[in-house]
Amino acid sequence: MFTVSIENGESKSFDQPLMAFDALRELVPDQVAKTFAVEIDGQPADLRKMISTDAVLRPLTFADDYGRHAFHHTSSHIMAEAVLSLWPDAKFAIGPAIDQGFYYDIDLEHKLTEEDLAKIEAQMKKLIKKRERIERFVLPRDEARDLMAKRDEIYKVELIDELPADEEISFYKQGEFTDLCAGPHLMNAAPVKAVKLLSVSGAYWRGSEKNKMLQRIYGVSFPTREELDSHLKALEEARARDHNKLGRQLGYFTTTDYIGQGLPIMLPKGTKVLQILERFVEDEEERRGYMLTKTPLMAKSDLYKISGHWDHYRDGMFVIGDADKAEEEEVFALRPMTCPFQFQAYLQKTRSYRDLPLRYNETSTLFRNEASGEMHGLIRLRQFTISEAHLIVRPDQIEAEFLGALDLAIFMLDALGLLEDVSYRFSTWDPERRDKYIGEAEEWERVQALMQGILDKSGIEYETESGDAAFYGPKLDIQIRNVFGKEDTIITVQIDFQLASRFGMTYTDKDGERRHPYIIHRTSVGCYERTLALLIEKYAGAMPLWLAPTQVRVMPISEKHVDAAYDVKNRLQAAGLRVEVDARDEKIGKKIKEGQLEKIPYFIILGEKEIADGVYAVRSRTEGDIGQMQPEPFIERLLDEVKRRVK
RNA sequence: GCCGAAGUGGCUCAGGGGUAGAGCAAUUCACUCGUAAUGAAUAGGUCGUGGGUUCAAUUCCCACCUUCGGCUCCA
Repeated sequence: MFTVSIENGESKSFDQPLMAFDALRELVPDQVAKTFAVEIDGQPADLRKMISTDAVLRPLTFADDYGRHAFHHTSSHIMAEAVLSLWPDAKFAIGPAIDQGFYYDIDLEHKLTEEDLAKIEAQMKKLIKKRERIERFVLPRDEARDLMAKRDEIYKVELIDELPADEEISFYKQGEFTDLCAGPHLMNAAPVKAVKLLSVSGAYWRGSEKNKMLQRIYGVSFPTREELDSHLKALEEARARDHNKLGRQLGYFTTTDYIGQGLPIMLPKGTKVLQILERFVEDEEERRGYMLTKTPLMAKSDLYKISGHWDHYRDGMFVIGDADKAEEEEVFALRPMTCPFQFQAYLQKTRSYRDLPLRYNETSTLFRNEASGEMHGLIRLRQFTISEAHLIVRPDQIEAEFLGALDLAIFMLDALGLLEDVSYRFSTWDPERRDKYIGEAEEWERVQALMQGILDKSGIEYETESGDAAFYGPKLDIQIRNVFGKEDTIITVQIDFQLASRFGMTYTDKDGERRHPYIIHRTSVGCYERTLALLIEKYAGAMPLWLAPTQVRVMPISEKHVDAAYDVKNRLQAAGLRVEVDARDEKIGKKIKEGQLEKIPYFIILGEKEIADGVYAVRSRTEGDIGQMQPEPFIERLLDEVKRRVK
């Protein structure tokens, strides 16, 4: 005899073990249709989980991560079943639920097209209508292997072979389709009322470019048609904010076939925003004790050999000349990072422990030879400029300086309005891939433990990602999602315990001993181009006043008012505002329409009345016509808005 | 680099084996205008580049370049 209860609700006693699902049917019959998984004593579980002792249950719905996960996972299986029924030679690799939906990687002779997606969707609908029960069963390893081998599911066999010995090997079966799968799943697919397959693309088996490329189908699914429609609408709206479209439309940047991939031409508007950002960053860093350097954009291979870039990063570098001849003759390479250059500044004289910490910053243009399929708008480039710095510190200063760098990063994100969109990732090394890193294992472990201690102290919530460290040390990466939900690093703070000794960087300690300093590599807004892209998407092109390339546009009503318009421009410009005049021979309605589309924050409409009274008719891009204002209060208002960096 | 899609005037897009079309933008003229598009006229394209097939290619085929969605990689 045991008692099963619902969190804050009914309870009931049972004397036979039963599935969580059956217990829920007894306890909350009206909710089971919307229950996709369950939490048992706080542990998320499949609805088929057997209960045989006292337990507290919480039904999980589409609103819960785990419930949604089960829902998407089942959607993925239904898609696989549909593909198998249409193309019986299909072999299945992995098909997980993801944040926004699900995908399945499939090995299939037939090349899937957009039209095929509609066909698969239609087939899925048919399969869902059957309301077939999804059965879970467990097999011993050899039987599991046989079952998949018999069906020629070579990828599943490989997966089984690599499962840990103590792992339970479970399958889920619906209709003719049986899949190796850890679950969770719905009891049947009926709740999957709305499905949309979004795209088909290539994906390497196990994510390695050495393996075969499979076809990946991405899809989304929802319990109701309405939710799907609003999701698709949101996607549509996201597309309209895409910096790569909007940024070009608004004249921030462009590209040309003649220059090459990943090499954008920043137009005056984009350049203005970059300049504002750079000045803002440099000024703030100066306030925080940084010293600006300006170092060369290229160097002989000798430098990179010391730093380790030649051995660990050469594929990512643009080498000028024949890299293979670097032993006999001078070979140059464009810099992919600034570190070794700023180290040369440090090495220029003998340093005392009293000199540390030294904080070198640089608005630093870098070159990285990204693979040709990698470039994307202003997010991934071959030439870009970052707010880079290297803090040369004593061991006793690491914590304070690391936290200082983090504080600066958070200050910048907050100023730009991006703070709420980021997450933190502690990127550690992968001890299995020693060749990717320099240095000794125990040093890595020691420094990582040190960094983890600092992170825990900092109060930020972070996730740990193994294998993402730099070749010289662990990193804190501040991640941000773009308008399509794709994650990129915006800021990074790294602890380097390797390069100082490689470069012979030392300081004389109190006791007269020469010691190697630690180096903190960090950015404060990260890459400027990427930051611009994220700002365009965040604000849908309508930059906050302090960042707007043009802050005010003066619009004379007719030709007669043009001279007065230029007088207004001069006055505002003298006050420090960025102003332009729309002197075209057009109607005011047209000037306003175009100004609004260009997302200019303020307009001054200037006609007879305003000129006679010496006032401005002010229009804001958000509030519309806000009436007449005296020049002084108007200027005050804008300068205050700039000063406070109103978002 | 790999898988897939695409490239037609400055921009957005239509067309399609027989010498290319719209809207916006540009230029000129008229209007001198009051809070999201005034009207008319003119000009502008070796249909991404290079090969091939064909009597004929912007259209079909191949290669390359560029862009987009993914994979791998990363700021």
